Amino acid sequence: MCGRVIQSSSPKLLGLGIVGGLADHDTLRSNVPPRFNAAPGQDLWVIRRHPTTGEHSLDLLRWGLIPSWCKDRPAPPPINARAEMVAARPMFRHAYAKRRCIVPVDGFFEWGPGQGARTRQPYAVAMKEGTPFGLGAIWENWRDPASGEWIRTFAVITTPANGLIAAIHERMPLILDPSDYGQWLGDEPDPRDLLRPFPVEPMTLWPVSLRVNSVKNDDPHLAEPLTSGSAAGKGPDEGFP
DNA sequence: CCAGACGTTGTT
DNA sequence: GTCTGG
DNA sequence: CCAGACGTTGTT
DNA sequence: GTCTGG
Repeated sequence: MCGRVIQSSSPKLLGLGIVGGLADHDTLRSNVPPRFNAAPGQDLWVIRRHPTTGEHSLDLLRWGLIPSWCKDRPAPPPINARAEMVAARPMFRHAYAKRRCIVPVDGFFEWGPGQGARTRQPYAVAMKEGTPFGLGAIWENWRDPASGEWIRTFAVITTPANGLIAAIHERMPLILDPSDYGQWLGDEPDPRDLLRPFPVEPMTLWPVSLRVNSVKNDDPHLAEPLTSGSAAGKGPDEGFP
């Protein structure tokens, strides 16, 4: 599954590096700090395509999907939607048909078994080259009856784990091939060809400190292995550029 | 018909 | 155990 | 996803 | 909104 992500690159790189043709509006310059350990319930950068103009936009949406028909805020809202079911479930299918989006990330975290019987060990997952990549997601617009405020939310689609991640976990987020970004954001109502695990070869994974367990500790050290050369001397990071 | 759920994950 | 907050 | 709280009363 | 269970 996917319950924590890294968005440490600049919004401009996250947007333009992932998909071209972004609308050059204020969100690209807004002063949002990098996120090294972003959690559900928080506002993250999401790329969407305007249905009529075709312009791409990069905006902050809240992680945790609230369907528009919800009377009250669900607790907790779904943060993931299974690729095998997203086109069929009443809760997801309209968003899947009409409101697909991309979450641009530098990496994400998965938890595997730890040393103790009931312990878990976090791992960071990223591209070997350290480049940002895009997660397939769906989004919704919801009006909070308490405040009258419109809230935009999203959920990350999950697939079975590929060979790399299967060693620690059964599921992984849907990672889109860059050549498929256009189709994913486009008008094709059911791009189910894209709902498959990403190939192992460009990816890498390494155990990280338990510091990652605390979302308050959203510190740059967690991203150091993503920067070329900085993994030296970090022990289990051997093999990472 | 109305009422109530609508999701995923991990763990036991 | 279960819910909330990040 | 994990971490941390989980409560009431009366008084300012 | 739409589906399921009673």
